[in-house]
Amino acid sequence: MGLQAPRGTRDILPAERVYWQYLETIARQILDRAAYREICTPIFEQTHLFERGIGEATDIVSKEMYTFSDRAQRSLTLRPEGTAGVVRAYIEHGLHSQGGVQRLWYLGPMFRYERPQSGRYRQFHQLGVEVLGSADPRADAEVIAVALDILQALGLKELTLMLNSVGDREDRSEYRQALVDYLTPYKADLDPDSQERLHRNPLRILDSKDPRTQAIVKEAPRLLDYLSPQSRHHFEQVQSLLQDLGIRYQIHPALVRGLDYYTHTAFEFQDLSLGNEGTVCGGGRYDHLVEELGGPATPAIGWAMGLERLILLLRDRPLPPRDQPYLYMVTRGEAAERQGLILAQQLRHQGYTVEVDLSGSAFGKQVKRADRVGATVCLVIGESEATDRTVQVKWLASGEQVLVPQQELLSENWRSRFLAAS
RNA sequence: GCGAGCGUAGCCAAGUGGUUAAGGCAGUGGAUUGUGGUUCCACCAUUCGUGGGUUCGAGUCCCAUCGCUCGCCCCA
Repeated sequence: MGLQAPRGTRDILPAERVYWQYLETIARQILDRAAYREICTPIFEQTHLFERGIGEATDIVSKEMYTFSDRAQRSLTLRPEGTAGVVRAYIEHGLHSQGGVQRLWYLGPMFRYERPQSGRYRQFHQLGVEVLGSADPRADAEVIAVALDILQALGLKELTLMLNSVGDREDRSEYRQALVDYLTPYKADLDPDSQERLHRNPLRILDSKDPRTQAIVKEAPRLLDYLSPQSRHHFEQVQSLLQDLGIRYQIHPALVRGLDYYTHTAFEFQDLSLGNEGTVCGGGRYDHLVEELGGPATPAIGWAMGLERLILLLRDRPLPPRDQPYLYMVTRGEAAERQGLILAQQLRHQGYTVEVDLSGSAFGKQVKRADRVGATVCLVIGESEATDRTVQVKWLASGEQVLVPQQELLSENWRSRFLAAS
């Protein structure tokens, strides 16, 4: 084999791309209705942005980034997630000065150097939203509701919403100390990864799947017990609003997300049918990130969805059928070929999809191809049609065929006739 | 980064040391030079991911390397 796509990357071929287009169409519609506006930020940023934003101790920053130097020796990094870039743009362009709340969404490739697995790639795609400028629990409920709308519109059924509060910075540092104090005597019994994390990033130990660690963690102090009255109130408000919206959730006290910037609300949507890589959307509140990156103090919340995983679930299902006629132009002979090309162009200007057969092969072969590409109607121009400027309209489903003047096809009443059975 | 399994055509594959690498799908051409989804015929891998080694002989054994899959880790 010669050249191949780099490890962890892949081509999305036309047959799969239609599912991506479907997903994007649905998501766009829902986001638009909720008044979110699209933003695009660069695929690479200064390395520093991610180090500061995501946290140097996180796995993402410490071992999964695609970092390189450009020709002027600037350290750049392919973005491993979307939030840092959006926040940077928010600050850089003074979006806060537009007043009010900014509701933004983005869609694009992200890059993490990880071991590829099903539903997990080194170049993968995320759809995400960020709501900047509101500390109101209604913002938390809203972003969760929008995520759920998208997932449900895509037809996901076995969804579970996991909810937690990681408190504010003060709550967390107090809890962190309590957790370290509790775990230190057991250090030797923890799995190696967790021992490593004990001082670097102890909250993540709660997530460990190692059975012995789990047993120890089970008796550990709970983060929810360390929430300040304000944090607790916010969390209760969010829950109450979710109930108002009829959104079911499970409190998951060990849910600690892998990025340092989260505060208060943390959540994940999981789809049980995906097994291990079942998290299909994850997010939370990050009330200090804007300030930490040099902007004005701005509370914010957001989430991201892993699109490869959604596509995995979508591909089992049939897509809605094409609602526009697909016309296939079959010609034979020079005059007919010329007329076919012109008529095809005119029909495209009317809004139809028209494919012109360029093979010059026998009518039979061309009609066969029309059938194979799923055309609804075959337009046939041969020598005799070319002479009197007519065209044979052949419905592929029924096989019926009528002879009409070429220009007649441009009239509006043909629009529905193309789609009719005959 | 760790553990395990696997790479034969566009796809699914048989082959497990003996001369010319089954078969199916898809594709191309023809039967049928003015009409498709059926049928029939022909063509379609100088080579088994790549490189090296063992052997009289390697798709088959060994080593390396690249890639894929599953689990851990991590995350969306």
